[in-house]
Amino acid sequence: MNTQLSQRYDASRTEKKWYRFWENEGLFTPSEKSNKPSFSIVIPPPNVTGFLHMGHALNLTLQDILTRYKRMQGMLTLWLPGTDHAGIATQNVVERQLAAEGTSRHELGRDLFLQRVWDWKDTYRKRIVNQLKRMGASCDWSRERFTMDEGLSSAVKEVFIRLFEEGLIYRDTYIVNRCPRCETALADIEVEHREVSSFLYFVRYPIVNRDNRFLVVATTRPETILGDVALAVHPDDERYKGVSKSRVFLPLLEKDVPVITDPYVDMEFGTGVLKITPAHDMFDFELGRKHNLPCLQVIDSKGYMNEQAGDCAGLSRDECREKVLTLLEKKGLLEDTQAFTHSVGHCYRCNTAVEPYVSKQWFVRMKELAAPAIQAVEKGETVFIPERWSKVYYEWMNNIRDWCISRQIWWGHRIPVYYCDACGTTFAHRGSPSECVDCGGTVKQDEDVLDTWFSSALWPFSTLGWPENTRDVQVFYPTSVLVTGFDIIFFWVARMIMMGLKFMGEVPFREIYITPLVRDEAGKKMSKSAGNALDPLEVVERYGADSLRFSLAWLTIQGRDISLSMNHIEAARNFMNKLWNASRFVFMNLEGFVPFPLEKWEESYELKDRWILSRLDTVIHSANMSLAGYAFGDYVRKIYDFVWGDFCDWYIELAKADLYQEGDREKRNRTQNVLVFLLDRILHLLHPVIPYITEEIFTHLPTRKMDSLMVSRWPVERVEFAEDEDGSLMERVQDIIREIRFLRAELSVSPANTCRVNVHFSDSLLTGNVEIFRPYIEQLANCEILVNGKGEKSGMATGRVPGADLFMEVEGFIEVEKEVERLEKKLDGRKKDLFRVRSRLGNPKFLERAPEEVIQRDEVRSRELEREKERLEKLIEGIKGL
RNA sequence: GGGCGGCUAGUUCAGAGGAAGAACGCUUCCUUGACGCGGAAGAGGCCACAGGUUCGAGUCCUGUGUCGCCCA
Repeated sequence: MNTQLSQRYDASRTEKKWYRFWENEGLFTPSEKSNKPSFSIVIPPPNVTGFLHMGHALNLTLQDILTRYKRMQGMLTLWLPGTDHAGIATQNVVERQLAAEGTSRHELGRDLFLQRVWDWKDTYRKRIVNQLKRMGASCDWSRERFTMDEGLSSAVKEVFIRLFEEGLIYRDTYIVNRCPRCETALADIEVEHREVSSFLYFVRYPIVNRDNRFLVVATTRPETILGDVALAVHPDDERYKGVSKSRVFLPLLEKDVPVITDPYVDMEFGTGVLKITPAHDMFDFELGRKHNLPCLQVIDSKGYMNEQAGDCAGLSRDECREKVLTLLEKKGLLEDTQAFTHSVGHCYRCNTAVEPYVSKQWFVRMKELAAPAIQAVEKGETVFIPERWSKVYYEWMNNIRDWCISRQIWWGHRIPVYYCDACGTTFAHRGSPSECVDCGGTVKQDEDVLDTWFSSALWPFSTLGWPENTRDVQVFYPTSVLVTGFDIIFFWVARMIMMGLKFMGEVPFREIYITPLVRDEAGKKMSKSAGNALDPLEVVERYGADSLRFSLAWLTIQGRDISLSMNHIEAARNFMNKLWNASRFVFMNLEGFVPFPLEKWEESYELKDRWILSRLDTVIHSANMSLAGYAFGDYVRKIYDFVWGDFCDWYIELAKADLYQEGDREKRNRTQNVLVFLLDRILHLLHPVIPYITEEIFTHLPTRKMDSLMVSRWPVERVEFAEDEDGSLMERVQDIIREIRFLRAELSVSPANTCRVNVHFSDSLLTGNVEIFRPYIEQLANCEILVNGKGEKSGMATGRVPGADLFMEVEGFIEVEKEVERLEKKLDGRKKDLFRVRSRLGNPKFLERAPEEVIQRDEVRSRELEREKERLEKLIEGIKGL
């Protein structure tokens, strides 16, 4: 075995090699026979429309950390991957492709078009899978699913038919949001409201039989005047008491409509008079139904004015608006125009302004499904993390409206409902019937397809093989946790909970971890159109997947969005370099290494060994705590600090003395064993977040027992290394070393020179252990220590840390002014601290009510500060006297 | 209009009742045999504002401001 590492870590070569290895060895697939406790995650299936973005990268990283962590803990672990057909979005991209070729889906026809979409899907599915693999995702590819594959399609049919038969799915003529560009109905939540600056037009409606009297209506959509069927005022509105029973002429049309009263009219808005266009406004539609008003459509399904619009027929919505305004102006019926900002619905897939549209659609009755789903979260059967997202969930669930699930597109699950030409029967069917179940007449299947989210809602069980009662369903449902973004709590999370409860009788996941949103360094949401998106794959190419994963996990803090910049990725890359080189150091110094179980050496451990092993124990503990609470940033930070700070900066530096000295072979081998052990533990702890580099270094470990780090066991805390007084002793020693280094730097002692330092200890912990730590100080501060040597004398540089006074002999002279300035600044700080502590201790209420230990700590500190203050004052006097 | 979240070092962010922290950037020094993608030392903060609770408040409460998101 090659125990040496190359000088520099080559991420791209290593990463490809290891992914192939894991996959070929089948390590991602949970063992069939095991009866260990299970841990399962289903991936939020990426759309097959395109590429993975940074949000996906974050999501994947976090899921993979959890999956790898649980796998190392010995659980039967499944991360199930797959992709989503994304009906409207995918149909759009393929249609765009066709348009570029000068053709269209209508020219191709339904079957040929669908073939094109399937081709697209194959290409992009592969691309996405490869991207997932580059990121290091340890998904079980043998279970990969697609929302329109055979199994999932049969799950969709099964669910549709059961709900249909229970009357929870119904068909109705209703006003829905329609995207005129995508030419399909949308669900309410698929409409994004955005502020648009526009105008409020004040239009005069002549009152019938009252010459030159008008009712004035303020509207943002004058083109819909053509579809008005009434005006409405509030019954209590004094201004309009006299006209509430009269009729008005529609401006521009030879047609009169009634004025009605309704308490829902907002008296404050505009003039307090509302025009009612039931066919083209959600609110008006409800009002129209309530008052039995006709529903007159003037805009067609593509956003153009229809024959009902008279002279305006054939115009687009915008053209019609212009024309209407011109005519109104000409007739003196446009009283005023005011600038006005209001919110307009846009299609979440193509950003076109949606058009409310009356049509026959399929709906799911939601109240009944929502009730148990609300309860499940209330009872804690499934838990949102961070908890506050449950409020968002409740808010929506408590005000839920029926879900429009039919889409007038071709790409998706075709609605399994058939209509008989002969007898008019409508029936749902699992197969593909050619004749009517009642009369045997010819049948036609519904032309529409289902909302994509209908199939996504079944994802946690359809992917496991439902409606078959498979072993996977038994073992892995409910899944352990769902990792997703807050933007799809309504679209996806809530619906999965409802469907899971309805069809499985249990929530689909125990916990829901809501990830932050990835923003750029300026805090802007990353998006392709804004041009601020970092392409994860590009980052992977340049820095390696480990660096990207590490920086994303590093930044993941609960309850806040994260800003990712190249700085973070570089910092992560630097850490990889550090880890690589620390490992290299260990491997370079294993000459004569005899592996021993650590216990064997216990009695010969010295301070630094016990200290680092106890630090390790703390880190293992905190890694477990952090991961249990989805505190990914904490998990990464704590280990980072341990590796870079404790392990590299202190332990390795101290270990050098043992390794480089030829004399004591026993001591050297002990230190080698500690180093190897620590490195091994570090690799384990880091593997979930940076799987590639840790796996690569792991192969070089002389003590490794497994072929792959990925499947070796997660470290266990060892109580025998729990922190004791070694910890505080080591901290004191570090303080002394830092202070001497500081004095050296201040006084410009060349690093090449050894200096002499008198130390007076005033702490039993220190005085009792001088001979143990004296070499540490001499080595790391490059000095020679005289314990309780001749006291202070003028001209010596002095320092003080808790428990020790330091006097450094300086050759040559001290720059008096600089030194005085330094000391006075320090004195100032001490005086301030002292004042604060003293005033606290002088407060009788503090002494009465504060806990004993706080008071004691303050008393000790007060004495320390007092002595320090006096010392500094004396010192300054002395130097000034020089 | 209702709700949620942020406001801490130049920048990006941790910290959630008892001496203000990290990373990056900045200053000074270092070709010390793992690493300059490095090492050592350092400068830099009325923790948005105003009240309150408390012996004690970045931390808890109530307002205000401001930025961002969600819903209507």
